[in-house]
Amino acid sequence: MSRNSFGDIRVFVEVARRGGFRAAAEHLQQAPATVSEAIQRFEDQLGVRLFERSTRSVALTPIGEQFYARSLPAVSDIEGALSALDEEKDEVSGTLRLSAPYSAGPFFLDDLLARFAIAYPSVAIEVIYDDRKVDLLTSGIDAAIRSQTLMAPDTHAVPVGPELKMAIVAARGYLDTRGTPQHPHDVLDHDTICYAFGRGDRLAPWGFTRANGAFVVQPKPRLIANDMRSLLHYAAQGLGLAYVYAEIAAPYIAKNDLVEVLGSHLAPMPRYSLNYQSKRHMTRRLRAFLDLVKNVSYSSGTNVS
Amino acid sequence: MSRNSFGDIRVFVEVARRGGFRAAAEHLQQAPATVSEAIQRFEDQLGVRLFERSTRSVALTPIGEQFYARSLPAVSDIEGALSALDEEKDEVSGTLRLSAPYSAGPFFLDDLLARFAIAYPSVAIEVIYDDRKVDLLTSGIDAAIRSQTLMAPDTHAVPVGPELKMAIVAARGYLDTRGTPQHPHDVLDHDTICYAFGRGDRLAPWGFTRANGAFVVQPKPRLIANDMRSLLHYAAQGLGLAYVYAEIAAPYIAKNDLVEVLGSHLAPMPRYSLNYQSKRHMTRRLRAFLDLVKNVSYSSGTNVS
DNA sequence: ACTCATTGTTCGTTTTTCCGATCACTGTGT
DNA sequence: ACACAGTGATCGGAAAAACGAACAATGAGT
Repeated sequence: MSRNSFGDIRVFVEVARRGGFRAAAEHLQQAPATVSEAIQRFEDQLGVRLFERSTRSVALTPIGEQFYARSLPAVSDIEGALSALDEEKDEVSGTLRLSAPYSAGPFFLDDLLARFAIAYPSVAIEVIYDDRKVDLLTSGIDAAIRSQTLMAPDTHAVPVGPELKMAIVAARGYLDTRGTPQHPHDVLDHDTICYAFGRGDRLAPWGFTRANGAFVVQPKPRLIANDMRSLLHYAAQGLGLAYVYAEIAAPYIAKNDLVEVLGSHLAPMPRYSLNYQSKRHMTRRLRAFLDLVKNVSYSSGTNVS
Repeated sequence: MSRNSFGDIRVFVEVARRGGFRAAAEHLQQAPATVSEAIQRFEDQLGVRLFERSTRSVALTPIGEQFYARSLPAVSDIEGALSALDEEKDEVSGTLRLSAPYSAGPFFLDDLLARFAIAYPSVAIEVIYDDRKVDLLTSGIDAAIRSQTLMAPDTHAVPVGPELKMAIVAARGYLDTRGTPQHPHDVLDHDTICYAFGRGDRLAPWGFTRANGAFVVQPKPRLIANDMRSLLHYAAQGLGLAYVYAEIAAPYIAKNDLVEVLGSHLAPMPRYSLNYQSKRHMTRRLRAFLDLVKNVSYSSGTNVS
């Protein structure tokens, strides 16, 4: 296929539709010479005459008639798709206002909002990082991300953010020396390697589950880092227990470089809730964001560094 | 709309379909840089991001998903139309062999065959000008144009060539001097202005009709020309009776520059018959020619010069 | 018959697109 | 942790397309 068959087909259809080169050129906002030359190149490349023409008129050949009949609906559909795109683009604009906990940003929300911003260049985004309760009715906030679903009138929630399994791992040598923890609180008696958010001012708590619910334990760490691969490295060197994403620990475990402990006691990282009011007339930007949230797939092994 | 939106849509659909720029480029037989730059220009022009991409992967944005869903069927249809065109072009080939009377060529057949040749560049055309009876079964002729329908087994006929009304006209002054002819044979007693085919070696007979059929009269002309407008000019100068197409005489009659005589006696120019055998497996080229013949409209005021 | 407005076409110049080579980045495999 | 294969992007030069101006031809109107 030549450089621009699709463009040529559009020109062809317009000439056939309007019965002349100059009328088509006007509609296409091109020079008449451009249309004439484009059709000539197209016919040469196809090895077929689509139009017969004299110095004052133009008509489709029989084969041109057939091609026109097949092309016109498709060209019309593409024109419709372009119009719909234009309408969609124009209507998704304004400012999207979100409230979210501090931890959500580096965890997944920054990436999510970057994707939304790319997809909808006409939308401005405001994120207020705040852990307090928010009243969606009066606050001017479009949606609030929290660890829990908000219980408020007309408020709906959808899960947002990745779901991650966690693991506690240690080197075999370390366990031989210090013993294997049997219960969650045992970790307090061990050297621990913890993940630190940002510049180390906030530590990730270790989440566990038991019959009557979930709870967290916050060990005093021997080592911290804001990159889970570093945590794995330290653990493999026998420096303690590390609380990390199960997915990135898996290769080490498979190689017996690390051993998982307390596996059945660990709670998966809970997904956040995106809480919003289900108004009759929801803004296009909020609806677009909800669509993105519902359909997004988080890349496996999300990097929270 | 930009210079090449349709071409860009085709590129866009291919990238989405194949999940990457390089794979799409390979299919489109373009350079990866070409695809990358085309998508960037397209997104800039639309004011919309269709893809999000990192240095190693690419995915549709939500708005890109919608646009893709709408565009893909249309792009597929256009690809199908192009394929069908290619097949049609390739299958209409070989040699079309016609037999026709001498008079048909300059009258309409030359123009008709020129249009067919333009529409189907891969078909060779052989015309044998011959007035004799032809046997379509044994002669190797695809179709025979004759004044009459051939009565032969499995032979069909369709009308071909324009249908034209004729008129005999003269200046009022001429008629005042020489009298108005009352019967067709009276024209033999008049100065006549006749149409000559080609270089004047063949004259057009004057056709009449009466109760028991049609007949022709061939006057000895005082003036001849191979352009009917010349014939009209001479008649208007009072030089005799002219036998011409009614359509081009009409303006002169309307202005009383010329007067029509023997109007009710004139036979319309009969349409020719295109005779062909209705075989089970008709060649594509013959079928294409029949399609052209059936659908062609002859330009009004056909110039037989 | 003649004039004129309008058509499609041509061609030299300008503008835009395509491409090869290279780069920066990333995910996979070891 | 590191090397490497493969990705999308960049950029200067080459190639192709678009255009303005002018031309030849034609049909309508007088």
